[in-house]
Amino acid sequence: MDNKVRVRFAPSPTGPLHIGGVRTALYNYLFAKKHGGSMILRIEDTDQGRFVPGAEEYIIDSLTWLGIKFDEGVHVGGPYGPYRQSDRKSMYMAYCDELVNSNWAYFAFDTAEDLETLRKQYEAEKKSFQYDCITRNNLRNSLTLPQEEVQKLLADGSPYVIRFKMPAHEEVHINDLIRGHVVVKTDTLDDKVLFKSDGMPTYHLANIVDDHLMEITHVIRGEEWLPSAPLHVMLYKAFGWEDTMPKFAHLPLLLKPDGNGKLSKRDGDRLGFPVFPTQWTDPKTGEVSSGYRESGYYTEAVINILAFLGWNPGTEQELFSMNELIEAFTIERISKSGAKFDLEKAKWFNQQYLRKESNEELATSFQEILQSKGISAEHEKVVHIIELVKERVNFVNELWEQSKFFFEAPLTYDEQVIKKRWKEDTSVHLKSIIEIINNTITHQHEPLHDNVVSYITDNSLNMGQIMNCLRLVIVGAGMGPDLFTIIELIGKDETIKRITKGIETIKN
RNA sequence: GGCCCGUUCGUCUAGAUGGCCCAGGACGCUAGGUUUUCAUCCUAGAAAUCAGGGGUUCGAAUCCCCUACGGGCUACCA
Repeated sequence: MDNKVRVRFAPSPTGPLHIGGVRTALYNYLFAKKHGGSMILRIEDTDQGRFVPGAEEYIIDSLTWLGIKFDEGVHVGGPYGPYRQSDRKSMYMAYCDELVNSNWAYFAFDTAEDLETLRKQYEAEKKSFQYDCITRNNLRNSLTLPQEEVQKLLADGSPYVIRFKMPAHEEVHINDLIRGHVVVKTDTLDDKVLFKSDGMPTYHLANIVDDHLMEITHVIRGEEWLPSAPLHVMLYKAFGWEDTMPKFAHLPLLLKPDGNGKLSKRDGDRLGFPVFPTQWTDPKTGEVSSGYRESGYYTEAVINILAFLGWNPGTEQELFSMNELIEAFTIERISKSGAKFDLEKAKWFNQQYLRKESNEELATSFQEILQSKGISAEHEKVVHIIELVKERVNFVNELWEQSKFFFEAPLTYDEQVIKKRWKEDTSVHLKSIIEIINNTITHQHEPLHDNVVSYITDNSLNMGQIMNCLRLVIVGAGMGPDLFTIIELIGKDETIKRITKGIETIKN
């Protein structure tokens, strides 16, 4: 590449971005930064019918949250603006005219209904209709109609579209950075609409014009665009822009983990994991779809997870910061086949990043959760609790479940533990332990530990049985960190209260 | 149907120019150890006849062909 690398992420504001789109943005970003190039955000809103209010803001906000930054774009401006296709509307017609004048495109007056009935007819004969180099000769367009009639129709303001005149008997060669050499015969391609009757260009036209004008050097996009890549290459040829045509890289798709097919926005929360980076509320239905941010994922984890869905560094390193990804990223190492999202692995990634957090940082995050529950706890104590339960969670919002017994007495007792360990004499021994606690200092856990253990061994009791029952009445379940540390933290009075209540509640 | 892309453990994948691969790692799973418990942690293990079939070759996951299967596209949507 002689010139500076310039890539673009070009979503349509038809709803929230899903993680497949986020990954496309990420790969573009990594590639741009790796080469010291520019990352551009262009909004492709040429379909007025599918426009969803708030979607553009959502896209910007969620990518900002993830740390994917743009050098140019709708929200930051730049020398190649405007960056929203609806704002560039006036410039496309001239390019389309150029194509018509050079005989690369033509006016077509067939109505949508005409074509629809035609499709049905073909279907009835088990054939499929295509507006192409064969059929265009029998349809209502500037290639078949007399000149005067075309002029008249245009002058009358009859609705029309402009179609690309796909040449016959040619081969289009695409050198995809990921897939290698792909050849397609133009005879199999159809005459795509470039300009719609509503005065807007279609994706194909706007995309090529904008990429050219914005001097895009690499088009990195999803594999769903591969079938239209030949058209795009032909458009560059038609415009005479072959010399500066960007290089293409078509990314493998992100697949649904269950069954088949590519992951879509419609998959929502059906699959048990968010498909959107941040929470999204549908402006029409009010339906809320969960996001990674709200589910408690760290941005670093989401980036790391997404980076590894379709790419890997070829080493055994799995944890990568954004900067390390930029350093290691190469298009050559992107895989060709689709990837399924793995929830378990995603959790593991999050856990890895959670463990990198300091107890202080985690305590601060946890304080928010505590406050929302109306619990105020001194910071030092929370830091200590974090230290004790940090290794047991994958997400900050799992902290409460693992530590609630530090803040409130159990309301229920695990049936399994009762069944397995609670014996007839348990209450008697727990009462003795209350006495021991009463007579021991509890602001340190060692003395109490020693005294209770002595009691158990002196009476030839079963260690597991007594300890588990003691844990049961204090914690409510057979889980948690060292029991004596818990007692030390909740204090003598609270401990005795819980044991007493436990004995009464469980009995036999 | 047509066109195009793909196919290594359940999942993500390693595997430049064919031999070091009877295929490696990670997640998950199983077992054992540690622990008063659960989790963590440690150790071990199961798990892909490299989609199948033909070639080429002394030798193929790696090259070629065919088949199957999966996927994408096939709109005046992107």
